[in-house]
Amino acid sequence: MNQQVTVRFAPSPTGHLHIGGARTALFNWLFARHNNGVFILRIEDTDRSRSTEEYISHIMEGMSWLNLEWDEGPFRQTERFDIYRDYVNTLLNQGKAYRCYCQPEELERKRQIAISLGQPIKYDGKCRDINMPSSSIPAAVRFKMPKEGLTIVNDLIKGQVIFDNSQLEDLVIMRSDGTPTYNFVVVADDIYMKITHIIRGDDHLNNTPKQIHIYEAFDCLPPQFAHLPMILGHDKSRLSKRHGATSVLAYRDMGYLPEALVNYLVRLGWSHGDQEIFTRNELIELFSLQNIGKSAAVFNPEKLLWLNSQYIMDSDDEKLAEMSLPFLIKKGLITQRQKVDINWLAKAVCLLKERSKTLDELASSLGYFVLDSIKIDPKAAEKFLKVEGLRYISELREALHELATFSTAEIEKVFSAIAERNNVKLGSIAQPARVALTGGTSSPGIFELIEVIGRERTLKRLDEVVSRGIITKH
RNA sequence: GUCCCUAUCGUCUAGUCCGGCCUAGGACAUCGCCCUUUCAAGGCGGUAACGCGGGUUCGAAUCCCGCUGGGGACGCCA
Repeated sequence: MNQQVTVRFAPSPTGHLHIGGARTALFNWLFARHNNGVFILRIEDTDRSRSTEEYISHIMEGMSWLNLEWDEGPFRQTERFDIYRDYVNTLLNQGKAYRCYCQPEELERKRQIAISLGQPIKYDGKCRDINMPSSSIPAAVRFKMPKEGLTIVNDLIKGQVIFDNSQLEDLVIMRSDGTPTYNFVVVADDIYMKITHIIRGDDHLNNTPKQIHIYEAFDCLPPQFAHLPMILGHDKSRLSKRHGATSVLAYRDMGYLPEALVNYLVRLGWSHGDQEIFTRNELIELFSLQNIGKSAAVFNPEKLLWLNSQYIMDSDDEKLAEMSLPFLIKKGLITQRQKVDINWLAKAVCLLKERSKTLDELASSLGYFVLDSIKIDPKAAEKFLKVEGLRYISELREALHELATFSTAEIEKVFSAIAERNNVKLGSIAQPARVALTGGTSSPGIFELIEVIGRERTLKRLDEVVSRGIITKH
């Protein structure tokens, strides 16, 4: 039996695609690609009250942004309710499931009593053997779990895990309103879609023995299971909103590159020796379930930020320039309609990219390239735009004005000449110039900077500073 | 409470299966130095870990048992 590897990512649309979900999706995707298999997207929306269309599109948008393209789907479970109902009836007819007339309040009361007595919290099986005839009273349907014996899960990551069947309860597979529940539809769909490997968070490990019995009820062989360790927050609790941005799209909006997030996520739990940075193709080639660790990992934003800076440094200038456009607009540094010369912007990006950890940061620095007039940091002006500095700037202005070839090399010569003439260090001229041109005290190399800003804008900014300096003196 | 998973630097991890090559390697962060017109980037170096207790063995991070810590699950949620 040489079945094609088929995996699925099955989020429930009750929230955004978060970091943990994205990693589950990523590992499924990698496993599929590595094995030339099929990656299915399935929306688990059986809980109609909590599922929304908006979340469905957010999830798909997040996956698309990360370039985790799915081969089939999205399938929605709400579209398949009739099929599930037939399945439930089959089990009912075979005596593998039964109607339960217990009321939620009653069950809740029993649960509370069990907790207070320190007893296992488990359905007592009240309706299991009383064989109620079907009636018009709404009833939930429960699956008959074996009462004794062991269920063994051979997990591809965790190894052999043994469960005592006495721990298993008769779970509800169909609510009294006729809608099916998670543990049942997962199995039904995984059978129907011929899923060969279930790769999911290890919070589902305890569901696995229950699901195995449902497979058996349908006379089906369960697929292979691989339970991924969880991602934790800095305080080692489950990653949540409290830990900052957990939505994948929030990272996009903060200026992260999808490749960087993917690279970060894959190293959370998976490793290949000492290698930290992987191309997409390397990941596909090298990925294996065997190299996934067993223990939970703490999400570390600093390392993600570092990876992002690495990816930015390695990115093509023009591509980065294009990508920074939305950030420039968002920051109000350019207008929606403004035409920006991408080739020119790319030159600025080239100077900035090894100093920017995010696209957002890059766009901020791009400000002093694209803006007509800049704001000058008062502290910087205080320090560098005093009499001396302004005098050098005037000299610089004249020399740059006269300069025949406006190139980095020639600009450097201008600076050297002024420094020599005044018998001061290069920094004495470079810092005032930097403040005048960028508004602050840190920037790329001053010569390259001037070349890219261009003669016209450079002269204008130097003039502004000089005239302002004279005014403040009075 | 019951069940399940898990345990190497602050964090991600290599090493664990098949004990000696581990005076435990890499990366992020951090500290110092170098480079330098600023800020970065880069280079070099430092601090920093096998949770604890018992075994087994000539020898244990690695195998076994217990403890402790952490996480998860126990819904007519998924």
